[in-house]
Amino acid sequence: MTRRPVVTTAEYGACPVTGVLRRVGDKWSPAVIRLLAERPHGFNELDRAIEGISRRVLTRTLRALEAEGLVSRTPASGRAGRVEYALTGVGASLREQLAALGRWAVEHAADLHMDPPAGDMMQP
Amino acid sequence: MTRRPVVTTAEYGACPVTGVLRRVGDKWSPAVIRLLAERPHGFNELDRAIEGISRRVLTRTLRALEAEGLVSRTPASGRAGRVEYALTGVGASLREQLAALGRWAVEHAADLHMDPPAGDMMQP
DNA sequence: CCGAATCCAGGCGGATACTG
DNA sequence: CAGTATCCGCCTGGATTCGG
Repeated sequence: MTRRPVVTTAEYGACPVTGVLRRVGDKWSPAVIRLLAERPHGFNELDRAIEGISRRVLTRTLRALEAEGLVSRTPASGRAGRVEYALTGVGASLREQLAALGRWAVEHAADLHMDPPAGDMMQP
Repeated sequence: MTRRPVVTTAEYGACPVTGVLRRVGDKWSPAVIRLLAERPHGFNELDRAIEGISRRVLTRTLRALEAEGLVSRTPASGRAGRVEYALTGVGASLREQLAALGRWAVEHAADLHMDPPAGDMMQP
């Protein structure tokens, strides 16, 4: 009986920053969000665009983003078997925040012991 | 020989957002950063303030933040065995960004399927 | 007071193959 | 086209114990 060894969502809720960071701070969510910010994408379209991701992980990432309300999943009305992923309103809003964070990261790259990025992805 | 199964820092560097999120998006970094933003803290002081963290993880978190240049570690000149952790310039700068993200999270809490936080930690 | 050492569980991410 | 089904390694985070 170790009191409460697990950290619940409510506890994360006490620090909103931790909450959102734990949700979109995984390996591929930023890439997905960035792509969907350009325009809606299909599944395999995302799979091809995000080099290195596996379909399994892409599925999980999309499902998670969908559950959080950041991404919408709509089986296209035209062709059968076609699904379209897009950012929701909140998703687009969050993308702005992440872009701001990206700008900050680029500015302070030198102080951060992070390699200066060869190409900038978040500045369209 | 699976090509390069690991994602290097340089690859993350292609997306600055992913880079910074992967670094401060771990379980406890936001809490540490927030506390150090108030004032410098000692080790056990942090340990006591952050309910639920283990000393081992606190150590690792601090070392990581230190390696990234966000936190400074200075053995205090007064008492022996006393160490003081504080935010660096970049650390304080990042904290502002995270605070902004926190404000965003609180604003859009309803749309995010995140529990509305009972208390707000990031708004002093 | 500030850690390091050891051990351990769970989850994330990945490789591969198969399906409607 | 859009996923599922297995299987697996690694890394994060936690419990506990020991030391300067």
